[in-house]
Amino acid sequence: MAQSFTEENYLKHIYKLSKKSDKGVSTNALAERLETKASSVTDMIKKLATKKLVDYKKYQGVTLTKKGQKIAIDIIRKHRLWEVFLLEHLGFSGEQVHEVAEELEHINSTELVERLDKFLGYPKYDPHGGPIPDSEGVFPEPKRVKLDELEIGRKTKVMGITEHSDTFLAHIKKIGLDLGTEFHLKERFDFDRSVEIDLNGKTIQLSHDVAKNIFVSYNS
Amino acid sequence: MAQSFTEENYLKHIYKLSKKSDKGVSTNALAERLETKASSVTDMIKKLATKKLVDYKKYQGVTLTKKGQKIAIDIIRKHRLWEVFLLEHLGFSGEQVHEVAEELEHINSTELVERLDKFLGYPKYDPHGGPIPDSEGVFPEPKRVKLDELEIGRKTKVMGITEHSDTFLAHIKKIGLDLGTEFHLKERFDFDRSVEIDLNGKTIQLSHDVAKNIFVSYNS
DNA sequence: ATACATTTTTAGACTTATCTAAATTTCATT
DNA sequence: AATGAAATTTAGATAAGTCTAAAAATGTAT
Repeated sequence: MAQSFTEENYLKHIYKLSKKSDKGVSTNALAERLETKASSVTDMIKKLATKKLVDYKKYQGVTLTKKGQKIAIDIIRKHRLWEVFLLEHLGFSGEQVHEVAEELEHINSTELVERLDKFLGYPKYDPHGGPIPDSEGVFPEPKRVKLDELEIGRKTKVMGITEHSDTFLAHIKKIGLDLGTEFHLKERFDFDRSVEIDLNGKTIQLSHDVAKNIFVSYNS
Repeated sequence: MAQSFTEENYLKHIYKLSKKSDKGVSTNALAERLETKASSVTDMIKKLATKKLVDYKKYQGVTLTKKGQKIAIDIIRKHRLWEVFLLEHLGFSGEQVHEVAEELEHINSTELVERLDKFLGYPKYDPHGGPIPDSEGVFPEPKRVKLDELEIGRKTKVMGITEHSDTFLAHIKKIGLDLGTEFHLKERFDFDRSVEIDLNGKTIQLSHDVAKNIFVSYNS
């Protein structure tokens, strides 16, 4: 049973919102996310419920069924694979990527996705650090955290950033924290949660605002 | 003014069908191509006419306006660029390509198309020999040779003749090789350099004296 | 030129996804 | 527990694209 572009978007956003709490996703939250009206959301939820893609009880919010979840994860997989392609191979930068990937994620061809995955070298994370589920819907083990949560003393590597403003990009560029850069975390100061890192022998201070927007990964 | 997926498909097929003759494209022909009903086609044509994308007079068929043609050519550009990508980079083969490209051609992002074009090395032809228009909608110049130098197997088109005697004109007229006629070159016999062509399913022999006086063009 | 067949258009209905406005349910506070 | 506010659902309407069936225009053959 094929889903429409719109249905897929609902499923994807229900999935993402449901990660934020254990309860069902509220109609209003979905409406805001999808930039539509609550009444439209109610209509669509009913439709998805008859298709057994969501569980729904009036006034109680929605949750995805196994079937619905698989579809949602599949869309996330496609989205992130396309992002890797756009950023690493087409040289896209920052903002535009997301918009284009939002469209590409709805192209339905298993063949295409599997070949793209292979072409990209079976990446496990997208350039923002988002984990890419495999074709079974299984996410890779998360051995990555944001720099503001990393254990002191760790040797680590920049895997992505969660802030894409020009000023931020300029800032980390100046510091030298490009994608893939390795460094180690020397200290964290409790009073402002700023951190001190060692990058190729240079000691650098980073504010919490910077640290919280940098994804890093570490081995074992 | 943005077009829907459906509108774009209509424009693309009007473009392709209009290449087959000088007259406007008939409602029935479009309906067959788009696997829909004639009445639906009439409805859509009216809509496209109000958007100034086609010229339409009742019972007279449709033609594209400049605006409509630009959109149609743009879709063909995208389709063929994606085909190059799918075949050359993702290792797709034959049949599946077309189906996937049919979807990808409707992704609307100038940025994406231009970057893809660059990534692919600004190809002028797709793997089937289809010419790829540039971002201005201009098709590459087809290559011209004399028929006695054409590569075996080529699909080609009569572009001119270099002999203008009455007997020669009468001869090619009888064979049916008028200006613009398309055919393909099946074989060339070394002993007398005569050639065998396929013209609308008919197999025809041409002597070297004839072949050397016919200019043909081909893509890629 | 008339009559029949084919093509095209019109009229009215259906589906999907959306909206506004009104009704209903739930929540939070007293 | 009552009540007002917020969230949610219902009812009815709209726009896009499609359909069927019937009407109108065009083309063709004698």
